[in-house]
Amino acid sequence: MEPEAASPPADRTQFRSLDHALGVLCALAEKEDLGISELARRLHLHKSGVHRALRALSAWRFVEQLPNRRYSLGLKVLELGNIYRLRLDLTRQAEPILKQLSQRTDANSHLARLDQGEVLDLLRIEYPAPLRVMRTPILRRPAHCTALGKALLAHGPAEGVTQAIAAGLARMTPRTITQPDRFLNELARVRKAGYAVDNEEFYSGMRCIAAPVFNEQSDAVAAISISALITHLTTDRIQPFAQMVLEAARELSSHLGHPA
Amino acid sequence: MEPEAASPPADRTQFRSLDHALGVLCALAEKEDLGISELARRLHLHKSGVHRALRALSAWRFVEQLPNRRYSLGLKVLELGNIYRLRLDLTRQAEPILKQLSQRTDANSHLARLDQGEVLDLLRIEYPAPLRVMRTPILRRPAHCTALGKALLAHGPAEGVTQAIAAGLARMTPRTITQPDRFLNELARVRKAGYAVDNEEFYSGMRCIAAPVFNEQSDAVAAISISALITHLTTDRIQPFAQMVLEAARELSSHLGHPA
DNA sequence: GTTTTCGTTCCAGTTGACGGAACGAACCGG
DNA sequence: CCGGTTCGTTCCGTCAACTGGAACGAAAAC
Repeated sequence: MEPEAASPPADRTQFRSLDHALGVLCALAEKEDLGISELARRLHLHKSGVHRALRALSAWRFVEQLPNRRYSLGLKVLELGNIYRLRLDLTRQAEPILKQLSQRTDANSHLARLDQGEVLDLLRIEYPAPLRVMRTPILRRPAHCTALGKALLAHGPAEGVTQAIAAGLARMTPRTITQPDRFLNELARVRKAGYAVDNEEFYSGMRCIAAPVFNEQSDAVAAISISALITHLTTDRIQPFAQMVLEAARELSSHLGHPA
Repeated sequence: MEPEAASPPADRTQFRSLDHALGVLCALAEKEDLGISELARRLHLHKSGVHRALRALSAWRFVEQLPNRRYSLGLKVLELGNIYRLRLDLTRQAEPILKQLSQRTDANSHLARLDQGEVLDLLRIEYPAPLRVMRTPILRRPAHCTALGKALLAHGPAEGVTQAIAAGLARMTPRTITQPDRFLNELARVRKAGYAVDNEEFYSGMRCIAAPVFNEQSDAVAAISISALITHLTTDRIQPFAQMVLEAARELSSHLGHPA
């Protein structure tokens, strides 16, 4: 009962060795502190090939070898990630806005966008305490059962919605919306209200509120959300908090040049 | 007069194709919005090889192709960087401390560590305004002429110092310390004071103050600094601000388990 | 309009990656 | 304390696949 395989995005790039190496790198992103044998098992590769890839990757510091002789992501990925983040206006402008939003609502806040049909966190503010639930934080989630995903799908191109439905609205909790027609109704409601709510649809006990962020061309390039336990983000707080999320999203949109 | 070449960390990893691809990725980190021909020129490779590497890299979303047909870093590097940062206690604990330090001193603050003889920013707080001087921010700097580097070298293993001197104390400004004996004296003074000052030794008009951060085993694993224009970080403010930097560094050290 | 430079594709030669097997070291359970 | 297993690492022959030309249309520069 092994965790099995990493992520073949679209096999056969006709560049085997590079595909293998990038697969190794992504596998180390999914789980840290992995040995060569386990990596080879997950990726269906051979130990020697994985070893050679890791040797090159560690020479460039994309991975580092722990004293356990096991491997983990290296400093280079942090360096490149920081460069990407600082180059992107979106994340730079978003940081103080998210910070304030977290302070006002006493909740975690996120900036995310769609990537390959999933919601990918670009920035996350942990508040009040950086409570560490798990060792490897979840930065990528399904779109159909998260406030962020619903906000983005509702205000994005229709093909994103059809893809999400085609991919199957996987049930995550008893409250996950899994019927296509109910999902379309939900998106219509999100579009009307301007914000989306996730009522324990992804993780039981957790509630989220999200609103889309628009760029100059009025594309929904990202979304802002807050997330908290239902004991804190109670039903009577949904309305006022949603207004704060909307306000934050509007402020960021205007920074990006969104007209009015 | 081309910018010329990227960064061969230690050629001949005996994995040519992977080395080329990683070189391409790092070149895109140094400068964004590069075309295939320019990449090939910088890395002394052939267009077709660079093209193939970019095809695989973009399939995995490590790079993305701009509408200009040029290439840039992709979302995947941000995702991996965020994973690395959230896994590392150091950066998680440091963020609120840096934030407070920036607020108290009205200056930018940094968390950095040594990587391959250079200072590499792990975290940076831009304060008060995220003033954008240049498009691609400098996250990697020489150790010998920065407060962070001197703090880390002074409290780290002696071999780091000899390496720095052997690499040549390159002159960056008129105030850069370039003589080995004077540099050793400076490090001794840093060790004695507990903090390091960079008086326009890296960038004219800029002053920095840094103090080391120790882990459980009392290794100087990182350093905290503030940086500002000399018009703001005036000579009479060095003493009080240094105390605040020291306090921040001590707080982070204790969070890491450093005894007393 | 002309010329250069770009990104992309194709192809043959040969380099260098693949995938076994083998080695010593670390780790396990007894 | 000591077999037995599993680990990370190295070596090597084979042949898949990467390299590095040349060639193409398209875009940009002159």
